[in-house]
Amino acid sequence: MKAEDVLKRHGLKATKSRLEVIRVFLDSGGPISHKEIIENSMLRLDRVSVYRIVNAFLKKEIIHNAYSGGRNPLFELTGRGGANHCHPHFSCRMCGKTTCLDGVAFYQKGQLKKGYIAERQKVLIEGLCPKCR
Amino acid sequence: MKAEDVLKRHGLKATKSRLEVIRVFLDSGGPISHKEIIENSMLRLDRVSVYRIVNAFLKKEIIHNAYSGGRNPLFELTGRGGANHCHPHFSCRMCGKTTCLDGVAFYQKGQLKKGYIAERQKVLIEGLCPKCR
DNA sequence: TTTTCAATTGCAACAAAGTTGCATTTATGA
DNA sequence: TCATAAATGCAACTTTGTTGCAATTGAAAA
Ligand SMILES: [Mn+2]
Ligand SMILES: [Mn+2]
Ligand SMILES: [Zn+2]
Ligand SMILES: [Zn+2]
Repeated sequence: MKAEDVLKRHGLKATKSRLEVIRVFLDSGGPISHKEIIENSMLRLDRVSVYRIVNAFLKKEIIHNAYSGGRNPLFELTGRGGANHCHPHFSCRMCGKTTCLDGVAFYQKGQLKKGYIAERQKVLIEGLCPKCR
Repeated sequence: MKAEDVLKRHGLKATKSRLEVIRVFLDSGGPISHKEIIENSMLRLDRVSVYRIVNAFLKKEIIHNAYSGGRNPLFELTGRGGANHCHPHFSCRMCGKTTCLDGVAFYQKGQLKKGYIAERQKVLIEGLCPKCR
């Protein structure tokens, strides 16, 4: 499906900026930060607009927070290549790079105390990537 | 073991500020932020000093980042009540409160690509707490 | 196509979070 | 007690994120 249609289907205007942000996401090999969106964009995007675009996309679940474990949030397209919002990530403690992992780590019901409702889980494996080992 | 000895064993001076930060951690029911350390302290702690104390404790692994999923990092004592740095947490999407979960979630070796070395994992369950459901 | 108008953007100003340099204070061991 | 390295507090700064508002623009109606 075309990016323009994705936006329209969510009631968002298909602006140049938004289409470019989606292009940057599609182009990226993993979760990216606000700053990386700006740096990898061909358009000159205002910082504030990027924050607003990211927030709009989050609300519609076009993207989701990948929970990097680092100081800045990382985002990725939801549903891309089977990427739901519950897949695990790997973060290298040397180079700081975060990548997607295949498969689904499962939540164990037995661990939750009574009264709590689990809706989703975030799993992060920390360690060393092939380059840094 | 006394807090003073813990500090000295790591080669850190047992200052009033550091002992107070440890007291705040022991007093807390779960992972806490920089701001919460300051707010729950009986002493008047400078913001900068708290950042430096937290960083020193992190380096010595006296505390660790609990991977809250929220915008600010949360920290907790390492090894407290069997709390190693690999236990899962629960975060309520309504009230934002983060609590520790019992048990250990397992990392599945099969998911890691060749060349990657896993050292630890962070697991966060998101949902609703008993108060907010 | 042209007009219209709410949605979106960019800018300025602000707020919150985190860092750095340096002078002063303090814990520790001699 | 004294000397000294480590730690603290303060000021200034950077980075990250938010808000108000005027100008622009996409989309739908005329
Ligand atoms: Mn991913
Ligand atoms: Mn915990
Ligand atoms: Zn690496
Ligand atoms: Zn709650």
